[in-house]
Amino acid sequence: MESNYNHTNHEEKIYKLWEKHDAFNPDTVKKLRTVRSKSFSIIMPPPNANDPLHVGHATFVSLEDILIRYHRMLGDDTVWIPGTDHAGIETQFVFEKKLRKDKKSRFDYDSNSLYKLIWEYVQENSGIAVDQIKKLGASADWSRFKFTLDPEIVDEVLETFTELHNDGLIYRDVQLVNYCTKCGTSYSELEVDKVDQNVKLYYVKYPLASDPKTFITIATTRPEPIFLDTHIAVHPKDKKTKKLIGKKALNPLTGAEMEIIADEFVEPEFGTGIVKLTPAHDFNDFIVAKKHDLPIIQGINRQGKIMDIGGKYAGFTVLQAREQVVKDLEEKNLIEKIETKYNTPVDTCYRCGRIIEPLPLPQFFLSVRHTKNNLVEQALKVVEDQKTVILGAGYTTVLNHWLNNLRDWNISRQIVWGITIPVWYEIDGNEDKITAGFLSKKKQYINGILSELLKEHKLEEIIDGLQQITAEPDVPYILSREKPAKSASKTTKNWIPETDTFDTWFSSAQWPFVTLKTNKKGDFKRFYPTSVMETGYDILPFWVMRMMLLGLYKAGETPFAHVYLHGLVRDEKGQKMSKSKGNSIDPLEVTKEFGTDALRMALVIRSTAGQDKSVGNRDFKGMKHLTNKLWNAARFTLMNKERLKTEPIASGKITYQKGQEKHFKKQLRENVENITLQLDKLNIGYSADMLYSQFWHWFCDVCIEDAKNDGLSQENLEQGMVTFLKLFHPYMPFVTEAIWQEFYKNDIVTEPLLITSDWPKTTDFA
RNA sequence: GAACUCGUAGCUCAGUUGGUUAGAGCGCUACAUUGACAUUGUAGAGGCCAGAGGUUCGAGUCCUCUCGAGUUCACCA
Repeated sequence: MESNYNHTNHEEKIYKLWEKHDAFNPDTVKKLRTVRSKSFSIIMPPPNANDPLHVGHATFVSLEDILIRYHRMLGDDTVWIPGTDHAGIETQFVFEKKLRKDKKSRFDYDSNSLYKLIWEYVQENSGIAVDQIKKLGASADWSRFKFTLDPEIVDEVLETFTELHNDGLIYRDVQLVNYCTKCGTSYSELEVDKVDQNVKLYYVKYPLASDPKTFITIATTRPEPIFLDTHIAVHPKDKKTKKLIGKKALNPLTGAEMEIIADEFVEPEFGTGIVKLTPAHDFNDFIVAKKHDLPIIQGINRQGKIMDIGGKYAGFTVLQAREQVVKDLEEKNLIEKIETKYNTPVDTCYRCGRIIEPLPLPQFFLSVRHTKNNLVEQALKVVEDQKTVILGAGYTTVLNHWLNNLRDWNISRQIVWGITIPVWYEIDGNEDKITAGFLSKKKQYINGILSELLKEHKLEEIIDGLQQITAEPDVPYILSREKPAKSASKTTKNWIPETDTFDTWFSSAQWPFVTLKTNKKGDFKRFYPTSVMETGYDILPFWVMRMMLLGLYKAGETPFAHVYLHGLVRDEKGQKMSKSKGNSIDPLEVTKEFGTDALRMALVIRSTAGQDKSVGNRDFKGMKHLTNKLWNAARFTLMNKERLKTEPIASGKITYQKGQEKHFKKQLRENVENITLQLDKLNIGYSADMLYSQFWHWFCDVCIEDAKNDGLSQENLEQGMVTFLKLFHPYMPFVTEAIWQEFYKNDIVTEPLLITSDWPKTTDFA
């Protein structure tokens, strides 16, 4: 053995050795060692297919690989299923950026062509993530690899959609949705960031209809859609405004009469205690409008511009319109005052930072509290009954909070990169209720109501060049992936397909069961529910919670017994890593310089679930020293063996005693017990810490020193070293396996591979 | 406004159901060393475990409050 461990000489070779033996595949492992029927399974959180890895990926790979390797060695039927995610909005966003560089936009393509382009783009990069995960030592079963857009996965996802729809849990309705006019899609509540901003609060005077010289004043941050407003609200019990209820005021822009109604949502203390209602563009107003059956009139379109209904303001952007409206009101002397330092959280797009425009859109929603199948209730129960245990400081409470406040999930996205919602709308008789945008044969973008479009264009031409359609909620549709057969309906012969795709999370939420169902026969029964879901705490509501909802729906059982939430990786000073700060760590650079084992151990040692962890070069360096320490302890074991051949124990110098052996074995056993216990409890960081100090400060500093003076027998030395190799293997797989191969050559061990060897048992130290 | 988390050595963090002199890595000081390893060893300095109460035979660990830091959710026209 070389006197120092050089990771570059070993890592690739060792990974190939494991792959040669197919040691990651549970079906092969059964042939390599004894395996019990008890299973252990982890579904890998699929990284974006086209993204290079960051240090967060290295964290999850390390933690999950530790558990997987440990359980494989225990003899559990162990599988780790890898995959990648198409990451709808993220990927399309990146791709559109690329298009812009070429001076193009998504509107230059019909949906199908754009989808194909993105597909090719993702294919180009799809190998990167996988290669990098392998470099990190992941012992995942690559023969079971899945991509979220694999045909068999898509089949399953669509099947779930159909079932949900048939059970009434999916419905189509016009709701106010969070719409980003720049990204051109709606979002769920989770994709919206609240950002504190200083905005202006305008106090607008409304004349009373009965006495136009008397005014009531209403405070608003959004004067621009006033022309749409038909109603005003006050709190029913507010003494100041009670007398207004039932009276009428005049719209300061249009002069139309507006009824004043009462609703408890009004906060008497805020502003003047009087609110104008703009149901089509404000979430609260929308709810109130539904309750009181008020008209919901849209005045802002998906481009963020005022629609024709806005008369003189038509075509203005929201901000332009605001300016103009305020100017007009000022001219009429209807602005009482403008408060300029009003600080309020504004909804912004998590992706581009634009202000979110609430728009009424017909969308598909998943009912999370359906009377016949209340998914939220089931999820809460699973947590309460500890069928799913959340590890990570306080996150059980957080999850419960999310569940208790969850709204129906908007699963429609107006983007191309994803799974198209399998719906076709009936055309005949509904031509006026469907709008479509498409690229004509002459590659011109044409947009309008279908009845008009069909006068100039054939339906085939429209469908061929289709970019987006919107059908009113009462347009009948059927679920179908392909164009429905003519016999599918009595009322129509012509169909037009939905262009919206599913929220990426809708397919990710099904990941545990779709990966198992579409893999080898019996996998679902064998590995579901999975043992541990390991992921970052930041995607608890996005992913973990939703996997529980759909897992419970589809499989009737929680998808995972434990959720291990890891924290963020921070830099040496404990600061968040970011590209702009330039303090982010490229895991592959670390791997090159210090070795994969060092990276893994540094990320894991003394980490705690749910708690952020700060790492830097000082940690990588320290852990690189550990790999060398292991290597050299092993080297000593071999050299000592040689020494004893020429320098027999019978030299008379022996201080070795029976009592010492007993003590040694007892300590070794205790180490095994402690580390095993901590691993079983998923205290991974603590177990790593214990292992480190026991190995370095007990085994190396005490036992090896004893062995030098013949105070410890070679037999015990070897047993100790072999035991520590096994204990270390999940954490630092490369150096331990490399040493194991040396030991195998030198007849210290008999099993050819460490990865499939037996975890130490208490009975080994009798 | 609410919830959650954290406050332990110079820095970054562990501390398993409360149990003897509180630990690690990095840093620091002194010394050692040609035979596993300088990617080392030995010894050492450095902590009223944020503060105040309480429970207990016993509290870094459990409870209450205060102060400080962070994260998230909700804040409404």
